[in-house]
Amino acid sequence: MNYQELPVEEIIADKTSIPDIVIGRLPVYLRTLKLLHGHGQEVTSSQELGDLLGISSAQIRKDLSHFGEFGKQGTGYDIIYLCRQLEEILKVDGIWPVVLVGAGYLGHALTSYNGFEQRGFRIIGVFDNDPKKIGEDLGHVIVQPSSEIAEVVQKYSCQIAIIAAPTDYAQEVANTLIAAGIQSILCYAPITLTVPKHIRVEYIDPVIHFQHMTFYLEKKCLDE
Amino acid sequence: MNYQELPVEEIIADKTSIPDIVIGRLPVYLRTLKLLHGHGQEVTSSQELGDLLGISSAQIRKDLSHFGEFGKQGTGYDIIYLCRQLEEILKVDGIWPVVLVGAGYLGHALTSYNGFEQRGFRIIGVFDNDPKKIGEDLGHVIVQPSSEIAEVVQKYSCQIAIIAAPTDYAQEVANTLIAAGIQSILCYAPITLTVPKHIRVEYIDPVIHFQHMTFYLEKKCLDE
DNA sequence: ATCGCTTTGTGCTAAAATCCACAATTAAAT
DNA sequence: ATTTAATTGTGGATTTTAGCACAAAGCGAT
Repeated sequence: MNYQELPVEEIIADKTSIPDIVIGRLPVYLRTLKLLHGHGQEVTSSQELGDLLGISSAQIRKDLSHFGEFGKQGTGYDIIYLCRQLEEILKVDGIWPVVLVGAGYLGHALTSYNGFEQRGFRIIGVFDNDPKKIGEDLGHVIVQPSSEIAEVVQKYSCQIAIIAAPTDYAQEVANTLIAAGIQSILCYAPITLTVPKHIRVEYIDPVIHFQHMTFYLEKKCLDE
Repeated sequence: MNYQELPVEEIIADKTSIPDIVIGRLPVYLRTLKLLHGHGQEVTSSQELGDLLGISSAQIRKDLSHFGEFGKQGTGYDIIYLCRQLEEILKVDGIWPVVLVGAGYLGHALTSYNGFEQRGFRIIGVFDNDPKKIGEDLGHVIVQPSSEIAEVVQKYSCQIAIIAAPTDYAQEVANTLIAAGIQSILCYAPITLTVPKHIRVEYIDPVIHFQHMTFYLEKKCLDE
């Protein structure tokens, strides 16, 4: 087999052979490269990228080496070329449909955010169970009842969902999404979901970050 | 020195001797313990906790062992007692004041979120530069101009800030916050901030999670 | 009192992640 | 053409993290 002629996704023989922690850094590299590109810069180095990100240049080079040789000795990396390669590796050279469950303040914020599309994602459906919210127009989508999740997920072959529902409903929502065919969930509810092991769940909970920070702070609270 | 008589924070001889990754898991343990407590459960085990979180029981025991012996052989852990201990270790047994910069959709969602207080945090000031937003009443706080950040931070001895401002202003906002005395920043802008090394920054960017997920998905995008 | 089951805390082993350091290569300057 | 400086990709050492497995201890049943 001639690897040179295959697209990046075919070169990666075995996804599981690449550490997940490496995959997790690639989006950060991509984000930073796009920022540099936006500033008009055309070339960068592992050293510069590392300085910007607070990590070692060796780590960046080794991470990239899992996927190919993208740089040029003495010069560094062509930003546009490396962006394209990373986008292909991460499969974000297209637009992925995403469904969102929960049309509260957070759901509104997510729906209004206009930074998704340029990075590969579009919210194509918003669902809620509250009759007061159903029918509400959020710009380019209208809130639908949760009972229609399966239909929309299947219509768009959607694999990604966001849970922005109250904690008490999060597990139930996850079950519904998984039954509908969703493969990956980004969960904003402060709870660890129980899911089959082929389903990937990532979590966003600001309080987890705060509580991590306070360990290192000198204690000075209110109320005491 | 008799360690038995000292509060937890004094027992931890050297914060840097405990891996940061361990500290990062404690808030997740705490969150889960509180969930079990909410269900009326009084005792749990490292096994049960590990199953709920998808990690090994040994890891949980070893993590906790950095701080003391909180369990009882044959029985497990008293949930209330372990919660208290974790809260003390993480210093979230009081309320920390937090300032928020950015009163857009995200800022509104954060301000309206009522899950902060019971986990140790309170947004005591919201700032924005947009004259249209200044003066807006967000329930228990009113949007103030960014020029007042320093005054409020100092008045409350506030050490924690959230940046929910547009990407283009995030670095500038961070500089202002740090100059005002902020020690830890939770940044929602999709950018890596440049800060002095004694300042801790954590990031929340949903797209980073999405792009991490898509690596493992079968590619089926819109538009193609 | 003893047995059988459970669970902790931990010494040690294994695995994973990070980092050093250098040959090879490129580009620019002289 | 040669020198100098920069930068990559990577073998291998080092450091960090996770996991195994077991003695010690607690509890409940008989």
